[in-house]
Formats: sequence, C-alpha cells, structure tokens
Amino acid sequence: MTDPELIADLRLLPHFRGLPPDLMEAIAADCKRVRFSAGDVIFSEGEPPRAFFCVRRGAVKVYRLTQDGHEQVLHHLGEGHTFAEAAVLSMRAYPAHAVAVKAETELIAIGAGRFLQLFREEPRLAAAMVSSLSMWLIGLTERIEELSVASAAARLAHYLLRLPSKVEGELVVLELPLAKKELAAHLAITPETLSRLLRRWRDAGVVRSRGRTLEVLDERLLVAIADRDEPA
Amino acid sequence: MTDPELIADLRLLPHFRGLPPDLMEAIAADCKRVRFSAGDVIFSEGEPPRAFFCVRRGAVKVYRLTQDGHEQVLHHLGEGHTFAEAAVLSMRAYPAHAVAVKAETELIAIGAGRFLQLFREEPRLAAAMVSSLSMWLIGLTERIEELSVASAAARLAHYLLRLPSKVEGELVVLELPLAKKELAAHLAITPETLSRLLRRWRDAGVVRSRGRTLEVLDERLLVAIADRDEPA
DNA sequence: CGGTGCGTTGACATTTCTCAACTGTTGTGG
DNA sequence: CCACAACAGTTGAGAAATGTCAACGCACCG
Repeated sequence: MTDPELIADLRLLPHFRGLPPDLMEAIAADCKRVRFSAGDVIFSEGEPPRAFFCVRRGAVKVYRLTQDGHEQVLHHLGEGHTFAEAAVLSMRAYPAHAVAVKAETELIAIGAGRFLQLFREEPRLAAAMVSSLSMWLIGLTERIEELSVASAAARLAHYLLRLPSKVEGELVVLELPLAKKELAAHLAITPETLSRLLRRWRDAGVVRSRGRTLEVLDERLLVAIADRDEPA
Repeated sequence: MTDPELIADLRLLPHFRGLPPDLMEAIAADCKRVRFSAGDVIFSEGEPPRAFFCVRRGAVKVYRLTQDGHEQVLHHLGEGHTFAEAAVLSMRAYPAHAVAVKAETELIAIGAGRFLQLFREEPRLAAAMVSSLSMWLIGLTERIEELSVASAAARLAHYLLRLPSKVEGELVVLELPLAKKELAAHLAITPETLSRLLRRWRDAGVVRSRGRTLEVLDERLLVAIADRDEPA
C-alpha cells in the first residue's frame, strides 16, 4: 500500500535513521511527494503546520516580509535539506513563508498529525528529531557568528571557505549554490559590494571566477581575509 | 534526600512543566546548585557535556574565540534562561565557552547522564525538550533577522523595541540588560557608534537616557527607524 | 527578436570604523 | 576612607568601507 520507494527516501534522513520497519511504515503512511514550480508557495506565515518537508529536488527559500514589504530571506534550502520541523514539533504556526525557487522542485511532506502521535510514543524518534533540531541550532549559531564579523570581505571569505569544494591539483574549485544577488542578501551586503569584492580578489590573483564557478588560487590568503579583516 | 526546593525551582522551567513527581524526583537526583564569581569558567569549548544549565541568579555569557584570539560572544543569558541543552541532547562536545559575568552567579546544573536516560524513556520529557529547542531556534532566527538589517540605527531600534519595558504614562521605560560595550558587540557595531546613536536620538528627543535606563519619548519614531532605515 | 532581470561598473553620498584624547565611575589596596 | 588604577563610556576628526543611484552589457525566455 505504501510506496516502498518513499520509505527508502525517508530512511536517508537523519531523523529516521535506524528506526524499525513498522514505525517507518506508519510514518510513511502520512507522507507524500509534492511537486512545485518556481515561485509556488509551499506554506505561508501564520498557517497551522500541516507538515514538515524534505527537499528531494530543486530548491526552496524561507523568508519573512518586513513591514515595508521587503523580503527578508532566512534560509536557502537545497537537496537533502529538511525544514519546518520546529514548527511542527512546537505546534505553533509556521513562522515564515516558504516558496520553491527552482522549476521541478520536489519535496517530501511529512504529515504533522500522525508524526506527532508517533513522536509521543516512540522515544527513538524523539531522540532523532532532537538531534536534527540540534543541527539546526549549530547551523544558525554559525550563521550568527558569520554575520557578527564586521567586514564584508571577511564574511564572504568565510562563506566561501565553508562551501563544499572539489580539489583539483593546486586549486580548489567550488560552485556557488545561490545566485549572486541572493548570496549578497545572505551575507547582508549589496550585490554591488559582492561584485566588487570578487573583482578585487580576481585582480589580486586570489580567485578566478566565471559565473557561479569559483577557483581559489590562494587559499591561505582567503583564510587570512576571513580571520583577520584584510580586504585584499 | 533530594532538596524539595530544587525540585520546585526545576518545575519553573518549561522543560519540566507538568511532569509527574516521581520523574521530577529522578531528574533532581542528578541536579545541583552551583555558584560562580565573575569570570569563573562554567565549561569550555570541546569538553564533553556533563550538564546543561539554568541561570538562577546573575548572568552568563557564551562565546567562542576567533582565530586571532578575539572573543566572539554568541549569547548573553540572564535569570531564568537555560543553555547548553543542545550540547547535552546531541551528545557532542560543548561548542563554545561559558563564563559567569556577574559576581554571585548561581546556576542549576542538570546532569547529562541521568537526564539522557530519562529522556529516552519518557516521551513527555522529550516533547518538552523539543519545545525548548524550538524556542532557541525562534530566538536565533530573530537574531539573524536583526543582524541582516543593514543599518546600525535600525538594529539598535529593533533591539530596544523588543526589550521588556514598563509603561509609565506617556513614556516607555526600559533597562538595558547588557553593558553598552557588550550591547554594541551583540549588534555587531562599535561602542562608539552605539554612543553616537543614543546621543543623536537624545538630541532629537526620541529618547532620554541615564546610564542603563532608557525612556522612550517617541515610540512611533523608533518603530519607523527600526522598520525603514531612517537614522534620525 | 524583444523584453526582463541579473551582474557589472562608475561616480558619489553616507555610514561606520579607527584612532586618540578625555571624562566619569568603580573597585581596591594602602 | 582616600587615592589611584582600571576600565566603561563619550566625543572629535579623519579614513575607510559600504550603500545608493544610474547606466550598460549580457544571457535567458517567451
């Protein structure tokens, strides 16, 4: 009755690792795949949380609207990421809006009702959820640390250094997961400043860049910029 | 055998609200009051988490050391606050240092071993812990939102407006919970900038201030500064 | 093929930081 | 109890970083 492929997908999540098959079956019974196009609303601020989500394909952004109508992005989520667990577990309204940002975005929705019931009955599930919330806490704390650094250059360098990267001989190759405009917002700087920083580093021979692909030529210098405050 | 007053204190925490007496007894058996003077180390980054804490009296700061030896404060915790739950629940090392910042600081230490055992057995405790982690998540998210706002004036106004305040007739009176120097660090600005902002607002008749006490004369203007970006 | 929006660049305005000096407060040892 | 050290807070002047506004190229999409 339940899609076995769905269960296999759910098993990949840290939330559900190592849970017995019958429990997985019960959870999966209230999960479903959902597809979105770019711009589609997944949930809105203030709604009661019907589910939390895992990104299977595509990407999602979570944001709030400030009083002057400006969009304040809180999180960008790519494949493998989960979100809105805290809303479901705390049984409060979703605290922000979520929309798909890529075409062909596919999520798994884990229904709140059944899940909460199982959560209350099954300590192992509780433990797994707690560790996923802890991961969120660690991630947010790092983000705060990053934002607290004064200089834009240091923030950008710090961000780049934490990005998943591929080492090719002498240089480190990495791919920006966000459009530059959105990366700028994430780092709390303007797109112009971001552009100029990359330009300066390119001129100084620290990086090479083409589109969203970056090659780090001088990693030590980048580290120095991230740690201290030296712009070039 | 177990201090009944300790149990009463523990009951005040959202983590333990509504738990049956025998369970409280079991938890309290591994809790103790601990006293610190200003500057005393509560735990250090990298240590295995022996306990998490509740601030009964005094204040605590949680910080990391950046590579250049600079102290990066992550949280300031006053009376009633709890911290390090995530470290205990995730069973990872403490991710930061914690020290007392006031003389006569008194904490309740909730021992990790017994607590984790009970956590695994008692779904109600698990649910309570999850909601406390969710509160942390909400708080950190707000902090990120705050730090993402471009202007220092907006950040400060935003901060002041969220502070617990007492309304006295026409004006709102509030007390800064942090030294100005530390408040500045919290907002990611320099103490000088903070001083000048308050000065400007005082001159403009937005606030009155003496030491750590602030009287907001024109709340609407402060709201406008926080929302938009207008410095005066 | 034309539009729409991202990314870049330039010139300029503004904010914020840095450095330095000075003041006031607090806590401590003589 | 006082003098003094140590440190938080304030203020000023100048430098540096960052934001704003505007123009333009370029890619992508219909």
